[in-house]
Amino acid sequence: MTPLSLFKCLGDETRLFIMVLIQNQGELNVGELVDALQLSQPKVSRHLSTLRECQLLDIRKSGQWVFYRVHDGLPQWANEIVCQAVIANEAKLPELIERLVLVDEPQRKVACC
Amino acid sequence: MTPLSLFKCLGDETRLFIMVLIQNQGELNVGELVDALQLSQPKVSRHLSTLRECQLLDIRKSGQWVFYRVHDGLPQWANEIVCQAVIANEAKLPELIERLVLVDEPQRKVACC
DNA sequence: CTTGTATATCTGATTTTCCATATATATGAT
DNA sequence: ATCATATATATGGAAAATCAGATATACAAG
Repeated sequence: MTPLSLFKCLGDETRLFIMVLIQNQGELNVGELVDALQLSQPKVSRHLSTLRECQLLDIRKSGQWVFYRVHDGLPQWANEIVCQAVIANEAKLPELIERLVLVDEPQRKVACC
Repeated sequence: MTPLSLFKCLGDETRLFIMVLIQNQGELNVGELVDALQLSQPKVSRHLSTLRECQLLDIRKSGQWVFYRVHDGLPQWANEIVCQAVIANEAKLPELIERLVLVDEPQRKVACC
């Protein structure tokens, strides 16, 4: 993961919102993101896999679901930038969260900041 | 300037290096950037104008030169992100600075961080 | 007219999106 | 257990949109 690849990832509206939502919520599965962002499932899935490729996200499989979370081992500068992205998008968060319908998942990681 | 447009700008190698160099040096003109980055003048010029359009950079004209600097009124989150971009690229800075030949400009703004 | 900077046009490459379909896991009936 | 089906997620391939780069040229200041 390089600064350039991080900026490329966040330079797409869909991926930026995905990151903001996940960073804010801790852990979300594909369907939850589809509902919150009101985008097609293949589209969300594609962008999630891009974010995973550049090591911004990591997954945890649980039953029929795949939960995405921010990758543990992010360099500090990357973490800093992702956090600032959340801060800068604070205005748009409520609207997204409003549409969020969480499935029942006892082991869900919760937001940390 | 939105978070998205900032990330789009920094998601291009040329523009990222331009920002890193200018943030580090304070103020540079087009020719200086062309030398340091070893890129064609039209290429550098076009990316500079992109960075100016999204309000990341501002200019000061002095004689035959146009000096670019980081825009004064950057939102705090944007400043934070640009600074992290510099930190994350610290390894590449020396090589770029080495090729930098500054013209004589008494009123040049100097680096601040 | 010379030096420094900006833009226009064309071209090629990369990226995004959509649709259909594939896989994987879970559930229910027999 | 087996088969069929439902739900969740991923992927292949083609069309569409976007973007970057090269060259030539235009503009601006001295």
